[in-house]
Amino acid sequence: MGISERKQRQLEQVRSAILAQSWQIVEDEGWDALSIRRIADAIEYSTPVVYKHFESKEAIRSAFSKEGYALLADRLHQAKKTHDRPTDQLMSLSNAYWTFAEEHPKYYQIMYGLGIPTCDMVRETREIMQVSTVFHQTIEAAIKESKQPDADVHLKAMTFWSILHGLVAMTMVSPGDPKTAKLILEDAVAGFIKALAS
Amino acid sequence: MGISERKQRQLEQVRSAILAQSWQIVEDEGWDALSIRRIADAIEYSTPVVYKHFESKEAIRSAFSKEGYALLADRLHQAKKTHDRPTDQLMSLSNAYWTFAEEHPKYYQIMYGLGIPTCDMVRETREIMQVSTVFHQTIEAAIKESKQPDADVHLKAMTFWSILHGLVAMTMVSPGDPKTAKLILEDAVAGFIKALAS
DNA sequence: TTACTTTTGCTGACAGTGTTAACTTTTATG
DNA sequence: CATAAAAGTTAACACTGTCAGCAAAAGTAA
Repeated sequence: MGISERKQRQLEQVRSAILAQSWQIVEDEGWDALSIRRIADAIEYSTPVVYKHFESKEAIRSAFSKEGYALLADRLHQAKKTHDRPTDQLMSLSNAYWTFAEEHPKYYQIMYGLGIPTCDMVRETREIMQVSTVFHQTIEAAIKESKQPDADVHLKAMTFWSILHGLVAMTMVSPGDPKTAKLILEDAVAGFIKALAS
Repeated sequence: MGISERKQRQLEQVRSAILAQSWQIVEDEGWDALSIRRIADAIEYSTPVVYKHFESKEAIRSAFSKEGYALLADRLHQAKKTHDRPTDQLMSLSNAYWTFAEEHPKYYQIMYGLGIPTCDMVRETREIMQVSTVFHQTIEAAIKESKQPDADVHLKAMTFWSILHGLVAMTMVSPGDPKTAKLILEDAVAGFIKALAS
């Protein structure tokens, strides 16, 4: 009796309208400009309708955070494919990471925005894991090929990730020349890879 | 006619009361809990009085950011003194940096909080520079003693800073075991120093 | 078709927020 | 003491997240 299917579809439509309009607001005016009332205005519904789909504003932010991690994971996977040697893959990963942050700063901002209650991040864990796994696997392979195969994978993976994030975050709070920023990134990653391989 | 001096003193008193009470609120309940009305309540004045001393809420945040950078710079200077060899100093600096972030997370959060309009940071530049300078000078000395004295100081200093910040930020958004976090830091910094010295 | 039920959506409110204009009280000076 | 200046207050504007309660529409059963 396809009637409830249609309802389901309409619900989905509203939900994705919320996300679409929210994203427009964020891209145009930044995260601070995003409010439930503005979303409601944009989708031409009243405010409580938004709460039918997202239990809070934080839930909307969380949804975008998940989206961001998924997108980043995808970019990383693609970047990894372009090379076979693990050390080259690491270089490629760092490039993709940087490019992602540069192209989607709004995503990066919620993904790593400080002040997020850590418990709320549980729902995003799946997507974060996808990113984490790419790093772990590549690092693991790199370690196996290196001259010190007993190095701690988790430790090295976190170090790698931290270096990447550190640079992205630094250039976001005090943006200088993007080219020098990328130079710094390459320098840091090269140093890391060298320390890993030798 | 010490009368205007007394007034000046009273003004200063209110100003520091604002800062003191604000800090209490932040330490107790986090940055989100800080509002002009709550500050006014705490200092037992009406809200516009707060605006006599700070032109906006952002100005109060900025003041704490400056304080944070000044405190960090102090800690870094003290840490540097404990060693003579530049490479040892770098290790000491990274330790001090980490300890600062661990002991004063509320400071670190405004200092590096994302989403801050970059123009508002101009007023904090002096204090940021003090931190930046410690890094630059130590790195410069380390480079001079190294086997590649033509390395770019600015680039290496930024790399160093980014590594430190990356790790602090990562453990703040997804806090794991602090001990492993510190291990990661030491691993990363050791790698950096090695790459620099060799 | 009518009566009933469920879903859907809206209005309006509560308790907050940053910020400021206009007013009152206090204080210092001629 | 009157007057001018400084200090401090109230009350408002335009917002915010969130939700209880009500009206309207849609689906179901007789």
